[in-house]
Amino acid sequence: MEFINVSSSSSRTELETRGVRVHSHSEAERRRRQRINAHLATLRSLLPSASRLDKAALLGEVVRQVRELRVRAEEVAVVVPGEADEVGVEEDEEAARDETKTVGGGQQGRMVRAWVCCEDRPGLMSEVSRAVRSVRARAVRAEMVTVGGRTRSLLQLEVNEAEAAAAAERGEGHHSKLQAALWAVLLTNRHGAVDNFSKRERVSTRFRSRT
Amino acid sequence: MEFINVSSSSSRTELETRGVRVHSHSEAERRRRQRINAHLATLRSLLPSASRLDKAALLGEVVRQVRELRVRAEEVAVVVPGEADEVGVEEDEEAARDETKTVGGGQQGRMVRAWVCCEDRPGLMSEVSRAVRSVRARAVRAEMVTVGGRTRSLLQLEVNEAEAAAAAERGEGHHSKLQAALWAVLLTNRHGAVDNFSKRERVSTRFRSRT
DNA sequence: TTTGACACGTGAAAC
DNA sequence: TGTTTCACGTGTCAA
Repeated sequence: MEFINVSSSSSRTELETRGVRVHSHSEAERRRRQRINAHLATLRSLLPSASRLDKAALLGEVVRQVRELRVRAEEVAVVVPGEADEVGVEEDEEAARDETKTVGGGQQGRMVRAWVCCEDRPGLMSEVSRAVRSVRARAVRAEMVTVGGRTRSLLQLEVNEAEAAAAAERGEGHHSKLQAALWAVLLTNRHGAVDNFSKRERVSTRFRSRT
Repeated sequence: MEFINVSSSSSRTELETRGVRVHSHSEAERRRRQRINAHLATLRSLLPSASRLDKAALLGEVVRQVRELRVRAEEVAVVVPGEADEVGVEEDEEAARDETKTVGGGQQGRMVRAWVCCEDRPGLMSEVSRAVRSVRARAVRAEMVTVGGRTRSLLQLEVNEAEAAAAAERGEGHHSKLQAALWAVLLTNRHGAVDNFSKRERVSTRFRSRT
């Protein structure tokens, strides 16, 4: 099937110039299309499940996968120790409510959630434990994750109400003392026993890649 | 710019019929386009970084994200305890090689990698430890991950060479005895202290969603 | 035959 | 301005 260009409204007088321009235009569009399709092909190869699928269906599958991977990675980021050293302290309203509800009064003190993320080392937990005791807090629950030499510890603490009030009167925040104590743990012996742990790190990497 | 169809090879005689066909065709194509573009828009909204981007560039970004999330999820799947109970034992050639290389002989026994994935419970590790000792093995290294009440333990063990040989003579595999002992740990007290742990699981979920 | 998917060239609009 | 991106209608091939 052929077409004849009948349009006479062209403001361009020289036919050759126009011919070149049109050619360039169509070619540019062609390049654009092939860029898009290249990425589409990459996605096809990336999703083994969605090979030999409609272009639209492929994109739908991509959407599905991105959503799924996104939530999974999000859950993980929360739970797995990261590369950066980190200390956090915040009140745990929900746990405090549960506690007061089950027992009846506010006598047990405020509930606090604290976490530490750093390089693992022998004795780390006892140091953290000492830091907790140093602010007259008691660990109600603890959760630890250690991966490849990095540790994240999550502590649910009950702090002495009187102690917290006294700290508040002295102008200190409820949590700043605990936070400082935990930072002190992190900054202590940061380069201690490095040899042991560099070796452990290697082994751990092996584990990860082969299991 | 307009076109006149000069081709006379059309087998269609009735112009009206052809007209509706053409119209239906273009409309179908339009629907197809809008299906694709809808998914593209979804991807745009899904990737906050790639808003207001070229269509091709958007797809490029999608490819990048999928690759990144894919490897992250893969790493995670290896390391985070899954929902299914699991026991594994296999020889660790690399560790064995390192060990023999650093010390010089094969006198330390074979290196074995064992792992257990199950519901966490008090005393679990000592039971695992007892299982390890029951096959005359010694834990050289251990890595634990506990998330939301599920635990995965990874043990690098040194098994007594003589013991392994004796087991082999009795027709037992090197690892089957250890594997059985670990399964026994998993199957013991499976429903013990459930109340404590259902509560713990709830708290853990809270942690995960709010930290 | 019809229906759907794809690539193409083009006009228009966005800088 | 011209370069680039997008939507559109169309031809074509395949089921």
